[in-house]
Amino acid sequence: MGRCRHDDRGGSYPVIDQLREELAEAVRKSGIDPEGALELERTKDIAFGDLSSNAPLVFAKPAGLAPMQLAEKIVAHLSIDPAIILKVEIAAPGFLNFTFSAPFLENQLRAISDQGPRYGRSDAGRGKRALVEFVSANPTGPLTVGHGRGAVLGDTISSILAWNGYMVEREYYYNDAGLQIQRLGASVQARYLEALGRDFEFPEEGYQGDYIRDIAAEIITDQGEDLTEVSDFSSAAIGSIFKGISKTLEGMGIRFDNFVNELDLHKTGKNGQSAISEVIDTLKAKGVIVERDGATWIKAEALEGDKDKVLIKSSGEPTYRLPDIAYHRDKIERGYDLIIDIFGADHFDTYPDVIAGVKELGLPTDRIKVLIHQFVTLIKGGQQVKMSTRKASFVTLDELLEEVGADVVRYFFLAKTMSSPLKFDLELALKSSDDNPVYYLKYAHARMVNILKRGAAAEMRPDVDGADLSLLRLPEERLLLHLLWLFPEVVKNTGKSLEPHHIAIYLDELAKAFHRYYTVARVVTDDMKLSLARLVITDACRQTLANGLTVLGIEAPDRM
RNA sequence: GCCCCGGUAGCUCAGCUGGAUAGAGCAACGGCCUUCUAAGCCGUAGGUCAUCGGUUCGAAUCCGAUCCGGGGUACCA
Repeated sequence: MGRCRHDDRGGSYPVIDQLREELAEAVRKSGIDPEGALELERTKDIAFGDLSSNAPLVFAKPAGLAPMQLAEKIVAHLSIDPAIILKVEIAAPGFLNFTFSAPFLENQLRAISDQGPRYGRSDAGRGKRALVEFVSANPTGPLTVGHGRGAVLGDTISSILAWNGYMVEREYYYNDAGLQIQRLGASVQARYLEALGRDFEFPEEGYQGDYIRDIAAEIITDQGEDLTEVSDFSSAAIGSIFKGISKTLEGMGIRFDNFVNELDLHKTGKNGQSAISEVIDTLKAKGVIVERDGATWIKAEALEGDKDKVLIKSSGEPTYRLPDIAYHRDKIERGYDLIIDIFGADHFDTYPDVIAGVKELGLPTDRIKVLIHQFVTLIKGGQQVKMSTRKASFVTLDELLEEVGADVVRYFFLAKTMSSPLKFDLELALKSSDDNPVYYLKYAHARMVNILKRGAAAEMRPDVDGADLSLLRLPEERLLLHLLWLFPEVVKNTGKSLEPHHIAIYLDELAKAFHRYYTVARVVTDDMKLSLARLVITDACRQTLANGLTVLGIEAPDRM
């Protein structure tokens, strides 16, 4: 019987590891080597207990036994702690179902009470540093709804990693050099001249949004009427647009630790060389660079692809690949254990080249994880809105936030897998914001708080040590105990899968279980002892739901 | 053409490291407020899990083809 390494009031997940080890031992004693392929998971239905294993099914063949027979054998060899497990049942066609003991679950209530706002945190990433790069929209226009998805995902994944013990930095990288920025400057210049009643020519591939006119007007008031350099217009535009982007992000509760820009990678460092030219020199020394048609290419073999790709254009400007390689090299050299890039589906083809380039520099790329989220399709009036920053046909994130609020936007983006395209029906979101699913969670929290207030008004407060928790005997209470125990497990698993929607789904389940509990049982009654016990579980639900909402960056209101 | 993602209830989506009756929300229909907020709960109805084939004791889940939708395939980012 392995002793729990943690304070047994601490995280509940070590219990799973411990049980899995005991199960593995029983399987071994039954004559089979499980080789770590052992499954011990949450049951899909509480009717099957709290944890379940399909080991008898999986190992029936190598054991030469029928699954049910093997199950008997494994159970016979199983030595479990009765303080944790009440019973182990064999279920056809060959499952082992484990049910937690009441004292174990009651102990969870103690853990929640003790840990409070920290309940659910794990130390899986203790001592490790993670960097999450997201949004990284170039300052050529306001953030769109599409950027919003990446923003919310990045922020929440950062938060999930922090809950798993990582030291996390949120980083925003942007290109403030290159063609798009030049177009931006030229566009502003044209509007500037237009506003001053002078001759102007709007660039063919220019940015057409109204915000360009606003920026031009700003420049006239701030800097006068004599500007001529395109770069002056560019930098003024970048400054202004960035201010807007930061405001939008703040409105969603997102704050970055670092901003990194491309221009810095062009600047000469202490060794008299820029980060970018260092990369080129190193790659040249590796012999993976060719000059052709006046441009500098990286060879296909280095990219593990079939085409050479341009690093420096014949105009002398680098393509996005080169600064991106230099940027990733910098990230690795800064010593992070985990480097996460969050991109939209449109960047799908860019990152393998960048990673390959970094690898070619002789740096370890295994710590880089690239997460791609699919697009947000905006539906307006039954019609799909095509979004393009340049053509100014977009709905800004600001507009959306103003209409439905940050919490709704965050939940909407988080409740679905990032690998699936997201349809955002604008009118539906605007119209029916009252029965939006996020209100279901918020309402559950408000309801819990309200019950606790009722208790307090009757001089009853949730006190784990003073309450008789054995009075919690309803099936609805049993389900809640199961879900409360599960929360740290969900946080931990999400820390590995980096799929925040699992938390959203879990919270929905918890809220549903509580809403149901509310209708079948009254918490605050004349029965003092029962009331106290129920206040304890209500408070545990409140704490857990609040913690989950905190991870998602959604407010948990006390009343609605 | 090639690469990636998706195709599950009328709609939006979970489930996908193969397992116990395929789930939820919205929409529809029928119930539940003298009781801690009905922004809630319960019930009914709704499915060839895109199609075909394969692997397996067992496939929505894995493999191969096909069809449909989205994204990419630049000396744009």
